[in-house]
Amino acid sequence: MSENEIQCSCEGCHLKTVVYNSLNDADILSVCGDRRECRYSKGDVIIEENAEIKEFIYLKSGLVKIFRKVADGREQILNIATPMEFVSLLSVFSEKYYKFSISALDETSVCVISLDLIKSLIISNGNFALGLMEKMSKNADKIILQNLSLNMKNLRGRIAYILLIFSKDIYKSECFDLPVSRKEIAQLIDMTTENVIRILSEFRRDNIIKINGKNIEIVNLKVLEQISIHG
Amino acid sequence: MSENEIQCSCEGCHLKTVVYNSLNDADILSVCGDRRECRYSKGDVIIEENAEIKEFIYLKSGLVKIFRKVADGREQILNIATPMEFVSLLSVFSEKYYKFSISALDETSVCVISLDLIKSLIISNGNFALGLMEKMSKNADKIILQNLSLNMKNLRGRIAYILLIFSKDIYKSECFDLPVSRKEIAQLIDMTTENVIRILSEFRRDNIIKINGKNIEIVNLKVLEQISIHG
DNA sequence: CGCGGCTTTGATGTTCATCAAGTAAAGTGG
DNA sequence: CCACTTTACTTGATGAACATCAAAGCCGCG
Repeated sequence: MSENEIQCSCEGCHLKTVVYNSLNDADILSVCGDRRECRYSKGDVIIEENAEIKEFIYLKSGLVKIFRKVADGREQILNIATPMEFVSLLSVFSEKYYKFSISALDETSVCVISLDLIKSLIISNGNFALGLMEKMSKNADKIILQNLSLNMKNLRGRIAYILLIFSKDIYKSECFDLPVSRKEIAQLIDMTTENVIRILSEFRRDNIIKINGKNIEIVNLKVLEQISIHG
Repeated sequence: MSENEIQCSCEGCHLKTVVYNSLNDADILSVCGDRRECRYSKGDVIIEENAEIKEFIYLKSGLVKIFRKVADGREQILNIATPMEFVSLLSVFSEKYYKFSISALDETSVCVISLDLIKSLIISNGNFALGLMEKMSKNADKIILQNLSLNMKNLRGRIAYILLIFSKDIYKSECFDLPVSRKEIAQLIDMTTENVIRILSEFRRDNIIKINGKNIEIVNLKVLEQISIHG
């Protein structure tokens, strides 16, 4: 777990453009004074399940997976979070300990702010509170809807769906490197590793995608979208 | 949609004991003045998908299902909400229109408060904001965890799981009347109506439960819990 | 009374997980 | 740097789990 702290000003930070818009200069200064920035490499654990929730974590850049451990060492991935997301937004205000783990899928830097400071800002600054609630609401909605959507699809539909998320939401390109292994895709969309591979191979055979190791190129977007909807 | 308004004082209301604890007398008075109480009968629609979000809704008593419509008239149920829950807590701060519908599974009464008033309370009263965020966080966590748990279970495990939720969380008794049809159970735990019935019959045959129409009695709790965990 | 929705059971076929076996890639220690 | 081990990837064969189809009884409601 390589964890290097870096000093930087909050001036150009994305944070300001998200919820921190509602903070005045004094508030920003206190956040700025309190916060640390941490960098992680692919594979590093950022948050460990069952650890005490003491801090509020914001994803500045990179990519992370949010997951939980289930029986016999297996893992269930519930979301892949992209920059500008408050990754610890799930249990953070209701629980004492994390219910999920978070680890880096890529070079990732996060901002860490003490939860007490955030709570005092919520109490003293209503607009900040409202902005944060909006974020929480969006975040939860997205995860819940994604889950519901996946549940009603067959395996081909799920693979198509997740490829489209990588393409449209995460990389905004029809050609991208998968940030996860086949096994992790399986853990994310609830199927076996073998079937992930099998169906990717099918899609390649049918000239819907090109595969080169981790690299995926979507050749026939229309068909992929059809499969995503209609299995 | 039978919707009768009733006047009542907020004095003995559950609301106070949940988040409204943090409200002072003046705030309570303004909530009290603004709010309406509505009653619904089994089957009544309380919130319609795609309707504009203008109000904040709190479930005082009864039972409701939160669901969404998918292709060819099918429905997917994402949660059954019990009293003391803010049923509109999902999209309410992030979206302009509801993404889900809510309908009564039983005689139900809800409190309706204008969203603007709630927002102004959030802004003016930090502790209220914090309390509400706690509620939102718990609510989302519960739905997400329930979904993840269901996903990894086989059909027998899912039926056992949902029976235990009815027994422990909702009715707090080992004998209860199902508030939903077999079909709705299927929509809630993602399987077919036929298999819901088949597995309930299996459980009866194995003396794990007794069935009498909608009435269920859990005879062998231990075994049901085992099935819920290990399929 | 009859119609439509809910419930139930059985038979059948499809989808998917599991098992097995092999190749490729990537990390590890001498 | 190379042998060695481990982990990721891939394909095929098999069987189990599950959805679908079909048919019939039941119940409430107009």
